[in-house]
Amino acid sequence: MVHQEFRKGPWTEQEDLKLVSFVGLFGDRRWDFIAKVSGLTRTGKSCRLRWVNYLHPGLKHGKLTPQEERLVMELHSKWGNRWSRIARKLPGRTDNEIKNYWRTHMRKKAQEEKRAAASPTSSSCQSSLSSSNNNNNHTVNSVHASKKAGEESFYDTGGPNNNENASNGNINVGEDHQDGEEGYSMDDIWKDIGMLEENILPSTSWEYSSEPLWMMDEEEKRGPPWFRGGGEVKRGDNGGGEDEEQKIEDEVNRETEL
DNA sequence: AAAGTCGTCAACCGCAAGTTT
DNA sequence: AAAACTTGCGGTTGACGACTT
Repeated sequence: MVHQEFRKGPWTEQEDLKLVSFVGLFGDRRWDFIAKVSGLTRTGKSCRLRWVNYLHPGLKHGKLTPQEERLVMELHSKWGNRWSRIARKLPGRTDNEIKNYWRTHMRKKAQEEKRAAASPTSSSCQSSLSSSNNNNNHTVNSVHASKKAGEESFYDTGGPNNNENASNGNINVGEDHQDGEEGYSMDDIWKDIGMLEENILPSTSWEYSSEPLWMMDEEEKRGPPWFRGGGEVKRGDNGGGEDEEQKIEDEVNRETEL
């Protein structure tokens, strides 16, 4: 009955940390539950997305390599906009990433074609394959590539660490960001998590699938995913009654305070 | 130096599918 | 068999930095 207000917009480092540690605890399923017990005022959906697209270990960040680009072309011509399917064939890449890439790519291509049509002197027989070459040039040379793929920008979700160059401070959606906290790299985060896990992870070995997401093809065949990782939590039954949930929550609260 | 435009990426939304009860 | 719930997918949007004029 209590209508909870959910936060939207860019994630802060603190939220990321929290999410990562709770996924470490409970696995990368049951997102509503995780959202709830973690105290994140985010929807489960939002948590899942953040995890899948950004926090999952093994994700590659940065520009697609020429090989990957070619593969995307190929697979897209085969499967169309089945982004998640395509993504599974590209280790470390997410559907969102590929989707974004494709969109950019297509827009660029459309513009080029428009231009080509406008100026008939240029040959218009650019196949999609040859345009992939174009595109390689574009992406490889892209100034953005060096910047975005750079380690320091790896974490630039608009969080506090970017406040400096964000001339207008309105990115700062989070009221709870650490003031004066310097940019937190993912390395730092994972280090922290590692320490956290060493201390608080119960032996229940909840595994967030440290296997990359693109392994899901195989996982899918293995039956209901929430049986993976040794936990015997069933969907819809959050691992026990509310008592247990409360217990877990309490415990977690205690641990994360450390 | 300032303003405008472009490119990229993260995140949200709505819907569909799968699973459990 | 059906309702309820969770997860996953694809489309879309908004914000921000880089580049251009």
